[in-house]
Amino acid sequence: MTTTPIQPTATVRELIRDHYGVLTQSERKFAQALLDSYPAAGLASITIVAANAGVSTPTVARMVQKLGFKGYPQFHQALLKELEAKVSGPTQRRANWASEAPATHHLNRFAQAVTQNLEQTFANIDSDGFDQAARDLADTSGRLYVVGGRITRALADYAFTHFQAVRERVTHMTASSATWPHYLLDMTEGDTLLMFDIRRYETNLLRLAELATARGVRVVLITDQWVSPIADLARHTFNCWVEIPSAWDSNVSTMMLLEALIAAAQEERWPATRERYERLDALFNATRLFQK
Amino acid sequence: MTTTPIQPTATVRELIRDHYGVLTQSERKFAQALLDSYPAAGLASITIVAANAGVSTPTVARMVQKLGFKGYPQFHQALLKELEAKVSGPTQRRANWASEAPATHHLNRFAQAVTQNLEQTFANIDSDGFDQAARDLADTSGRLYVVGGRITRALADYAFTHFQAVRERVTHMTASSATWPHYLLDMTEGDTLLMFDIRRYETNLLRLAELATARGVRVVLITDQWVSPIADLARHTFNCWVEIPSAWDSNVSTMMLLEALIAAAQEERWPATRERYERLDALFNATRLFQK
DNA sequence: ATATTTATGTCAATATGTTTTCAGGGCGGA
DNA sequence: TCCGCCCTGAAAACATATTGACATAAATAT
Repeated sequence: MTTTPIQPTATVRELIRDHYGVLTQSERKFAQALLDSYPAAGLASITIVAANAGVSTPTVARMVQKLGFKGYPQFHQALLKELEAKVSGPTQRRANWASEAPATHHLNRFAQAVTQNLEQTFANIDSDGFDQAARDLADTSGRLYVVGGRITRALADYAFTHFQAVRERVTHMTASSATWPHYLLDMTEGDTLLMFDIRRYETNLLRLAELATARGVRVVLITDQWVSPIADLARHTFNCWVEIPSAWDSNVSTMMLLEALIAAAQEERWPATRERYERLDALFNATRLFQK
Repeated sequence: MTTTPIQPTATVRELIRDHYGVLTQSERKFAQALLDSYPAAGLASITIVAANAGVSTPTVARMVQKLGFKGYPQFHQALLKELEAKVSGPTQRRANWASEAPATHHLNRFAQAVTQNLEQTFANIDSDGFDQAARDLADTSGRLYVVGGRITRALADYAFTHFQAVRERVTHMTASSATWPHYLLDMTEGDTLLMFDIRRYETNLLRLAELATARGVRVVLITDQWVSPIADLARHTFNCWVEIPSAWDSNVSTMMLLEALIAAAQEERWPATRERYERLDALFNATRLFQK
């Protein structure tokens, strides 16, 4: 009997090596097959795994017990855990930011939540869709309208300020929905509407999206992880993870996505934008002279 | 109406995103749970996985069929394949943001810059100063004024919206400096002024800071890594790292810091804030009734 | 307010996966 | 060559996972 006090952290690979001496011929055959394409060869059901290695199921079952597992399911789990750890490795390292604040400080919990949100948000961006959306936002053959909700109004404003520097023909639709019909009146096919809709989703915005798409306007939607109903109408939808330990939702990830889109749109029409920036700068300098 | 010809290479994550519209409420619940700890939350048996997400097994089964899998086992397999591919794929993906975007894609460079900015910003926060600033911002014995510059106006607006929910006596000083004297008129000792000043620093804001501090107002300054001249006058200064690969500065870290401050201020006066939130909510519901 | 549709969970059946039992067979030793 | 041990896989027994049918609950429209 093998009284092998294996550390709980031992990998299956190590377990096999340590127990290789007590394995029988066909058990070794399976062990080799597993090590050959590790850990893929151990991830399916015992039946399949055994067949692939050219041995019988009882052989596998007996072997994993020799390795110290109660049964095949436990062995299977162990392999999965290893695989997972391998993938999630670097992420966890970054979770603890370098700061003198104690780990329990509000700031740390906050930072961790924000990091997660950014990761999730980023992982859910479809890069092709992103590129297309950037192209739509940069397309000056049509107008660009920007609109936000109660909270996201500020983001829409930010978007407006920057897009105005990137391109001409940009309009910020103010939050007061009473004035929206005026804008709608002039919307035509080829125009783009950048919308922000974070929960709690606003009926006004949905109506606006309906009317705009009916007029052939392309909608680019920035929403949260629970997805605004506008998504059904939008040409491009981006989901931002927004949960933080507080009574309201974070817009850090929203901001990141927005800035990424602005940056991409800027790149899209670089020579023109560069010229705009220079002219804008000159104008600011002129204004500054007045103030002095 | 799911005639969605998904490429065979689509990840489960993408499948979820693409089919999110047709998912029901509890299916979404499971989808979120899966995305939350992806792909770990999908690797066990359907029974366990469903229980962890707080839904029934048929819900999960129905969902994976909506995603285009024949049954749960196929879904399970697909997740495994992904995980495997990730491990065996390009060794040590440096960027380690889990995204399908190629490493050279704009998005990846952007994400990396933002991450660095957040780290730097966070590392430079003095947690005691942070706590004090939060207390100042939450102190309702004086008024709270918020002001920003040309670009940061949007952030000031965001701050205003949230602080208004947290406490009473908040004022957003609009960007037009012509109106500032009116506000200055009423500022007294014990008031707090939250200022945003990112390069290029605005002379207007410096003048405002001078006049305000002369009246005994506490200034909380949010600036960039190169530090606005207002810092000399401010009681608390926070530096945000803002450089990204673009012609302008990023405000993602600024946003994070701002939100952290709001969250801390909220905590500072929790019972009162909670009551405010509830009243605000009730008011919104009342408004919503009008719209229907 | 009521009817209809849709979504959800409980339960049962079916299928699949896992373990145990057991008989045949290879191999070394006498 | 024969005996006995242990290895091995077939197949049965068992456990668990998966799916489908149905009833109830929720949402929506009338």
